[in-house]
Amino acid sequence: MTSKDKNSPGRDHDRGARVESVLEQAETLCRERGARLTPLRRRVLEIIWENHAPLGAYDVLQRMNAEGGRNAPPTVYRALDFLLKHGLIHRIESQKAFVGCATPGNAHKAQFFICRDCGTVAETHSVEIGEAIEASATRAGFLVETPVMEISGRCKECHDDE
Amino acid sequence: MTSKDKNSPGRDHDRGARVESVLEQAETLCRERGARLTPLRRRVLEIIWENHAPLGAYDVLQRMNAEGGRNAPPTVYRALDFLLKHGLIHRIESQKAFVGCATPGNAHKAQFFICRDCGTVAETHSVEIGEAIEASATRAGFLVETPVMEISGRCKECHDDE
DNA sequence: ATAGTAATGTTATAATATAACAAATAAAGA
DNA sequence: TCTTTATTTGTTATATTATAACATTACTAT
Repeated sequence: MTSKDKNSPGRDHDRGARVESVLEQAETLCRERGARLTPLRRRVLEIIWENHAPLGAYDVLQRMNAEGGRNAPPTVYRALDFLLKHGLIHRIESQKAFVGCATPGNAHKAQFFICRDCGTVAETHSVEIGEAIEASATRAGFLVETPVMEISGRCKECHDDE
Repeated sequence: MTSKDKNSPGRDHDRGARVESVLEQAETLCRERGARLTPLRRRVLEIIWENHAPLGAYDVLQRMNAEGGRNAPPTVYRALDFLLKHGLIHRIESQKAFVGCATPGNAHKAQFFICRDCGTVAETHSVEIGEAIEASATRAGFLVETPVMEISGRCKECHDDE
């Protein structure tokens, strides 16, 4: 390792502020849609965004109950379902974990670049990838609905760190 | 529905023969590598190929024990691990299930087109998709290792069936 | 033959996820 | 406002997926 620890605040100094802005955006989005971002759901979204890497449902649960709560799994899963339905979070299938959506409100087909070292996920919306998938699909007469694109590897920082 | 039921033999009349050929290929491949395709592992591979759609680990277990076996989960998971390691099967992350590899022996980055209706999985190896991902990754300084590409939607047959 | 390695058997349990129903709370109409 | 209805949350139990740990068996190579 060179100068900074992986996962250190140095790599994401303004998380607090960013989380606040994300939550406000979520509030607005839900208000517009007549969806209720209740304190519970809001807290789950906050917990997910507070972490630099995807969080499992039971990790979320632990964090909720760390503050003295007595929540059970269904409570968390229901909140996660709500957030998924409204595109505020994504589920990373290959990790059984959840991550905040970088561009909520846009129905989009995203790719996730997941660093196997520091765990950080970068969300992209490459037209090129989308088109390549569509081309492949069309050739086979396949109708694309829900692409899961999760590219595991090493991010710039962790790769450079060698 | 028009003429044939989904999942009917009509759509895959020669599965028996195909499975046989796949198993022979697997035998050869393992022999070349000095890996042991034991009866148990061979049987798991066979069970997976016998099904038209991906099978969960416990589905495999059930089929093994249907014949009077008394196998426990670790037995199946170990066989699955072996088959994964040698590229004879793939794990479909979005379904927690396993499917036979269409081109065993080739270290390859594959895409899976999964029909949400009949469950059938088509494996492709699109250079175009691969390059699009590499391009995206390179732009971000990301080093691709293990892409998970699972495109859910509807296959030609099921889409036509409407 | 036998020592070493690999594979399988066995029991228990961890980790992830959902079903089902009860209670509380918010929203919408009288 | 009151009250009815729908939504959300609480709670208990359980389903589903996956692995740890250690014993036993069966191969492999001397």
